[in-house]
Amino acid sequence: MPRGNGTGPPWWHGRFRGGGYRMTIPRETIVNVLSKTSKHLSAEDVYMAVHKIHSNIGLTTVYRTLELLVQMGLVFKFDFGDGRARYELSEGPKGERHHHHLVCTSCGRVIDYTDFIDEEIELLNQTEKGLSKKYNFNITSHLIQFYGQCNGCNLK
Amino acid sequence: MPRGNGTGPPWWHGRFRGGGYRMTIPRETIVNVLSKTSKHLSAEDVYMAVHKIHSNIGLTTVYRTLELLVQMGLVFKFDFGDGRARYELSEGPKGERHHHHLVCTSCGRVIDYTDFIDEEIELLNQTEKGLSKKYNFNITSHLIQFYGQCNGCNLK
DNA sequence: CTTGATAATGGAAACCATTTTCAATAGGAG
DNA sequence: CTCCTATTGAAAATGGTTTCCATTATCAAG
Ligand SMILES: [Mn+2]
Ligand SMILES: [Mn+2]
Ligand SMILES: [Zn+2]
Ligand SMILES: [Zn+2]
Repeated sequence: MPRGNGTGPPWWHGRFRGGGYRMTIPRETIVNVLSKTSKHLSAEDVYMAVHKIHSNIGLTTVYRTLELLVQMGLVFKFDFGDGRARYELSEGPKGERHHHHLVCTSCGRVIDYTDFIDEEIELLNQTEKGLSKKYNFNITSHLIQFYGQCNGCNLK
Repeated sequence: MPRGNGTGPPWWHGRFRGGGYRMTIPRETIVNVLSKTSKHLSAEDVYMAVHKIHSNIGLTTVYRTLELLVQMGLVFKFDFGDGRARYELSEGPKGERHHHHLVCTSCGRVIDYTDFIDEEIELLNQTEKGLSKKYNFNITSHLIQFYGQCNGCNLK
């Protein structure tokens, strides 16, 4: 029978099952950790958070699961230049959450932004179309990051 | 006396001396290697090319020099997702050669493009201005890469 | 609810690009 | 030409990520 409260299985279960993957405690826990933060976590970060919940989950599994999630398109993997990969849930139940980044080269802070994406999308589409034709290149995604000094690092 | 032929000291000598750095064989050789290619070389690539000319130059020095060149602004350092940094001369005697990249996720090919940069610059400036104000963020540079399948990987 | 095939896991070891160490070398000002 | 010290190169260390492989757990089938 369906549960009395409104708590059905998390929306991402279907994504795993649909892909032919098993639903496991580590996977469940890792996605949960990612879905509860807006930060850009490293594999180690995820491991530590996950470890508080199930101390037996290994770092290897965290790496494997994150890679799987990236493959599935559920997670974005970024390199902000600090020598370790950063991971972030790519979508919620509602859909994609594509965005770009401001990276502070002083303190390493990373700011998500979607504000100016409308104007950007304009040029992006134009550019992608032009480049596709010019180089006969099938564009599937893009990476846009701005570097500089953040609020806190500016004034001082 | 100045040399009889038109071969003065390479234009980048001044950049080193001006920065208070010594002009050495390894540095000379490394910049030469970079200036003779339009490819995106890894440290290992540079090392191998340099090794053919002066077999005594070490990989460590290649890393150190590339880092110095990046610091000096003479070289761009990129991450195309293959686990190693890629380097490329940022300017010639004439000036900057800033550009963006198309990265083939199938074969790893990287295409430079400057063609559509005019339209891009428009939005880029707009976006940078908007973001700067909105987040009080001092933008100094940006990274733009498009991913997809190249010419060769497309048709097949 | 069992069972069984096999997908998934976790600890340890391996990988591998990059960095650090440190004694030897060489650039270039004086 | 000399001397100070920036620079170099070999070897070892680092540190994030992968690989190995024996053990465990998922879940379709009965
Ligand atoms: Mn983000
Ligand atoms: Mn390039
Ligand atoms: Zn900052
Ligand atoms: Zn290709």
